[in-house]
Amino acid sequence: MKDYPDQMTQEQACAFRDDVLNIVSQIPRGSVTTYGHIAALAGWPSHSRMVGRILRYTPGAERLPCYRVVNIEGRTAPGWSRQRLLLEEEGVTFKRNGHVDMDRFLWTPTFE
DNA sequence: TGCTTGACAGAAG
DNA sequence: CCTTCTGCCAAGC
Repeated sequence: MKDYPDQMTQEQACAFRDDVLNIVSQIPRGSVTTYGHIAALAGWPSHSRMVGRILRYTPGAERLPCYRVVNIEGRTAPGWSRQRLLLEEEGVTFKRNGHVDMDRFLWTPTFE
């Protein structure tokens, strides 16, 4: 039973985008969070995919630490090898399988 | 209007 | 570990 609408209105999409960008800007240095957590906190639990879309296509997202967003398995974005380097510069370590060590570096976004 | 594409998630082989 | 599948949903064509 879903307690949220099935489809976004234009305004909701806008608010969602703003929330996503806002949350990303708050990820602490040296830690990461996931698309799913961000989507859930923004109020649209099933829109994790939209988070990635927003970070990739929204002009200005490059100024945010969007490299601190990985998927829930700790995998970095496909086709963006630099993301790993940026994270390692902050002290984030990777496991042998090439994924972020989520047990140590996952940060869960919360309301203020 | 219908089909395809992903910076996803999760499960399966 | 890797690939593939299903479910998901907005964007593109």
